Formats: sequence, C-alpha cells, structure tokens
Amino acid sequence: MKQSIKEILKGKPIGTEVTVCGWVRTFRSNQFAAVSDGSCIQTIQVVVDHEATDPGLLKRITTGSAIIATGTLLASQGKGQDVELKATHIEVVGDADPEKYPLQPKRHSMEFLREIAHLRIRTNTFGAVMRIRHSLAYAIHHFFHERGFFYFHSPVITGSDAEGAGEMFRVTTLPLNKIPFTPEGAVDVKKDFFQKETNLTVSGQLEAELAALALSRVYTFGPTFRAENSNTTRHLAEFWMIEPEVAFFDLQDDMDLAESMLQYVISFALEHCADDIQFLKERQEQEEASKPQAERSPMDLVSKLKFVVDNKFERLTYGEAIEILKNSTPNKKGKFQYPIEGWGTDLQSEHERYLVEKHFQKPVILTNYPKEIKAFYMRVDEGEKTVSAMDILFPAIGEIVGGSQREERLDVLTRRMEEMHVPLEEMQWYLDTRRFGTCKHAGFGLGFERLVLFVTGMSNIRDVIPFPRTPGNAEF
RNA sequence: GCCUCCUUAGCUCAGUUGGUUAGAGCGCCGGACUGUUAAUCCGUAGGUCCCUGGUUCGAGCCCAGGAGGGGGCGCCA
Repeated sequence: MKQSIKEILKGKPIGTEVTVCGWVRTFRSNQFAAVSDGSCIQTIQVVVDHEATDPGLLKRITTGSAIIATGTLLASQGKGQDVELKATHIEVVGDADPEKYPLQPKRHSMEFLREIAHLRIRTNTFGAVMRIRHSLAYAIHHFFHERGFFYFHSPVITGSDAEGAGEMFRVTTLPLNKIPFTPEGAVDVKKDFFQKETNLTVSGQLEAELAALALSRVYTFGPTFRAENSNTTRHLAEFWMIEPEVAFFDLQDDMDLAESMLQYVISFALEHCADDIQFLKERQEQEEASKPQAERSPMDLVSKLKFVVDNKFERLTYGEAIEILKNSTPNKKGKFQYPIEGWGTDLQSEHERYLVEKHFQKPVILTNYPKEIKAFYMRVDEGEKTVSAMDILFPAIGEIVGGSQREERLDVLTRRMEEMHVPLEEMQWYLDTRRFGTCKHAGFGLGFERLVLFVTGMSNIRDVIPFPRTPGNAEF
C-alpha cells in the first residue's frame, strides 16, 4: 500500500523517494501545493519547480484537484512545516474547475456546507469530525469487547409497534397508488411483503434484553429511526444508537457502566485524535472570539473533555433535583419559562441546563423519576412512586444517555403495560423472558451523534453525521 | 407541531427615512512577484436584491401570500 500523508509525516523518511496521492487545498506562489489525503488533519507541502514545469500543467494544479506527486522528501526550507516533498514528477489525475468548484481556501458557513454535504467531507472541519467519529465508534466496540460484551445485531426492520420510543417509519412494498384494502376498509397488510405491518426500528432495547438473558452482557450499535417532527440541533430522523444490556445488573451497576464507558471513549479520542481535537478547539475559539463573553464556552474543548474524563459525574435523584430547582435563583425570580411546581412534573431542558451548566458544572446523572413520566419497562421502586431510571445530562447537549433497571417481575410488568396501554398480545415474546428464568437486568441507550457532538464541540448534530436526515431533508 | 429570525455577486456580508448608476472583503479571471503558509501587490469581470402579487411618481427597503434556510421550545438519544 502507498504511504498515507499521516504515515509520511510520522515516519519522516528524509532523503527517500515518496509518492503522495491526494487533493490540493491551496497552491501558493505557483510553487507550493498543500495536499491532503484525509488521513490526518495535516497537509503535506509539495514543492513544484515552476520554471521546469509545463505552464499548462501548473494551471491545472488548483484547489480541489486530485494529484499524484513523486519526489524526494526533504527538510523544509520554509517555516510552517518540518518536511516537504520536492516533486520530480507531478500528475493531475482529476481536474477541479476553479470557476465551478464550490470550496474555496477560506471559511464557509456550516449552512452552506450542509447543502454540499457530498463535498464538505473534504474540508478540515468535517475531515476532523469524521475521523473522530470513527475513533469513537472503534473505542465503543473496544470498550465492550474488553469487558466480555457481545455485539448483538437487533433487527432494523421490526414487526413490533410497541417499543414506545416514538413515531415510526412504515416499511412497505404495497403500491401507494393502489393500496389493497380488506372488505372492512382497512389496509390489507396480508398482501404486504411481510404479511404484517412493519416499521424501521426506534430502539433495539427489547431485543437486547432477550439477548442479555442468554449471553449476559450484550450491546447493540446500529442505525435507529424516529419519524418525530423534531426540529432541533440535537435530533435526527436517522441516527446511531448504542444499547448495552446486562443480566444481573441493577441501576447502580448501570450508572457505573455508562460513566466508565463515556470516560473511556472520550479519553480514547483525546489520545488518538489529539490533532483533530486541537484543530476543532482552535476553530471553536476563533468562532467564539466575536461573540459576547456570556455566549462563549466556559472551557475550551480540550479542557472540557479532560474535565469530564477526570471528574466523577454528579448523581442525584429526581426528587433531589426538584428541591435544588425549587430553591434556585432563576426559579425564585421567575426566570424559568416553566416554573417548578413540585414533585411529579417532567423536567424541561431549561431545568436540565441549569443543573448541569450552572449548579453542578459537570455531567449529572438523574435517577428515580416518577413512574408516570417514564416507560413501561422500567423497574418500579419500593413505594411504587418512582422507577429505577437514569438520565445522563451533558452540558449543551442535554440527555446523552437514558437508561434503567428493567422490570423483571412478570406481574408488575403486565400491570404496568395494561396501565400504559401497551398491547400485551403482541408482546408475549418479550414477556416470555419474565416467565422463564427472569432475573434483574439493566441497560441504557447512548445517542452516538450526541457523543460525537460533545467530543467535537460542534453545535449542530447535522454536522457530525455525513448525510443528515431531518424532517424535509434526505438529500444524497 | 409551536415561536422567532434570515434570504442582496461563487462565498461571507453592508446597504441610512422608500429616491437617480446596489457596494465591500475573500474567491475566480488577467498581470506582476517568486520560499510561500487562507502568500502579497495591481487590474478586470461578475447581480432575476428568493418567488408571486400589491401600495407608491418611485420598492433591495413597506404590505400580503408562497418557497428555502437558521435558532429556540416540545418530543427524545
């Protein structure tokens, strides 16, 4: 395999002949081409002898063009880099017409780049984000594998419509212009591909529970689909979710697992993506320099990540959080849009942000929520008022993890499902786990893009996934 | 789904109370320079002021409707 720019810059084989394949970022003074191949944030400087090179070829070395350059690697005579490639042969294999190529060697707005998502991967920022995204995915697999977890593949097409995690995308091969109906006037799903109603998964949790009660420690990591009409910087219609599920785990074990996992993968990124994170840190600082002090990040990106790795998350119950919020200055001064009424109301994002960003100034794990505001599968606590749920809240992102100890008692679970109108008949396969060899178990869901958002310091979730799917947008 | 803001050159944006020929920086193109670092200097070109309709002697600016985008909230990961 040819050496990547990352390998050349690391090995620095000065004096030897090397070949660089990549795309030109800038071409300065008709002499210095900054070439990137995406292997790292750095470019390599290819020095062209402009007096000995055909002017027609020189004109084709433009921003965005693909080139193959061969020459000797030398210590750089200039200041900005250690080494440079003194080209003896240069070939433009793919021209990029400078009149038409949309990327210029300058800052572009995120909104503009989103419209050219097929090209934005070539920018420094998106290159860094994509490399960090890869490293985080790799670190997640590594973390679980080392701890004896099995990667379990829950189905993407689900026949269950009782997952209760949100609106679903219908999967069908029925012709929309000629839908078959039953004599009663309903859609005749027996004529459909699966002979029943099917949807894209909104969660692999229920299937992961089945696996945990057989393999003990499992996790899923796959695409997840929510047809909610959510228009925020934290929501996607198609996103990736990690869902570990562990037999004989209680809520405390679950929190320990989630916290150590987040700290592990963030420190993995700090170690293996240091250059990319450093680039994004400086980018964020430049961007915030023009903002008023109050809108700037309290910590730079690297400090923020190190802080999360080095400090325990704050753990408290929902009830304790309500007390803190009730007595908080913004609540007393009527600054909250939704004033804290007391125990039982769901927390709004302004409340979560106050706890995380103002009161504790660190990640917070909230536990033991009122059972009325949480899902049917969460274990009912003693006293029947709360469930063993936990949400991990991160600054600027909000809920990054949602998890719980699961209700393993068949009678309690069936009662809860009846209360919450979950169709029991369709869920017998799920209830079988409680009928046969049930045991306490727990798990959580981690929104992968929210993790990438946090680690990269980007401000919109649409900029940490290659081709974002949101209401009204499924380009590329 | 609700609220709000925006749409002017390839990109980022300015455009005063409604006034005559709509500007800047960067990019592109041409030239100069040639150890540059988003190179620099000089010059040229580049506009359906998002669309439709209205008010007005006159609309980039005001009004109505539409389209596209941003942000906040809700739903949640």
